[in-house]
Amino acid sequence: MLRKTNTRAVIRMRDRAHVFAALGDETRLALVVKLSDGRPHSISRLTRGTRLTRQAITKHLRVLEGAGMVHSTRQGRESLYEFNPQPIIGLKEYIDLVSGEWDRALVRLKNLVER
Amino acid sequence: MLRKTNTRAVIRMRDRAHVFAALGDETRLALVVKLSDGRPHSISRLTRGTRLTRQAITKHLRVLEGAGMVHSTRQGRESLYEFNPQPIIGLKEYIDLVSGEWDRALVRLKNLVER
DNA sequence: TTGATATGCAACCATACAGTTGCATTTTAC
DNA sequence: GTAAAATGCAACTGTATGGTTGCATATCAA
Repeated sequence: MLRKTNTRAVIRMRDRAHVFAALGDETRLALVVKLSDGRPHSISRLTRGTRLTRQAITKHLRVLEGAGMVHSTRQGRESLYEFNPQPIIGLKEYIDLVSGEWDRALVRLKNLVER
Repeated sequence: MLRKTNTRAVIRMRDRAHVFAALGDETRLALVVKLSDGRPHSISRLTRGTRLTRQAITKHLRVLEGAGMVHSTRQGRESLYEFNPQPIIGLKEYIDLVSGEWDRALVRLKNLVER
């Protein structure tokens, strides 16, 4: 029973690390912002405005997909990627755990510093 | 002026990617949890209970330090690492931006699914 | 002062990652 | 039916990353 809980916690940790890692890249951060309008975007559309190759963007999208943050469906000749915020929202749990009591202290500090 | 704002946003993006990337590793996630008690820990202390080398842990700590999440000071023969939650808290901003309106929808969904 | 403890530095290795290029395949629209 | 558009697959490159080992150095305590 202790073992079970432990295992589950480890698994959750691994998933979290996976999601954090997927967000650990500027290009992907930008992609997520674009996708966060909730509408499906094709690869070429997501490539436009970037100075990267379509292939590079494709790879990034697959990383995001591997972390469960987007989901793709083929529609005719194009691949549509759609945003799934659940994994990101799941990170809040960790952040809260870790920032914990510091939160309030920091707010006070912020108020103090920012005039 | 548009340029200035833009540049600042990009810089912030880079920093965020940096912090996210630093959290994109199970070992470092665990280290941050340990350090989040707010007290300084030596390297060997942080290595205890791990199956990694002290050197590996040292490297991870330096990654965290590079992202501004910890800060080290030499105290006698040991290096003490202390937690700084600010960068992590800064991530909330991005998460909120990106999860945005989904939040409420998700809460409803959660209530629906979880009995 | 001498051994144990705590750390730092450097070299090395294997693998993962970001990105590109080239070519093939499928759709669409005219 | 043919050209343009959208994608997929594979191979290749350079660099970063996670980890180890070996050795040197500093500090503490008896």
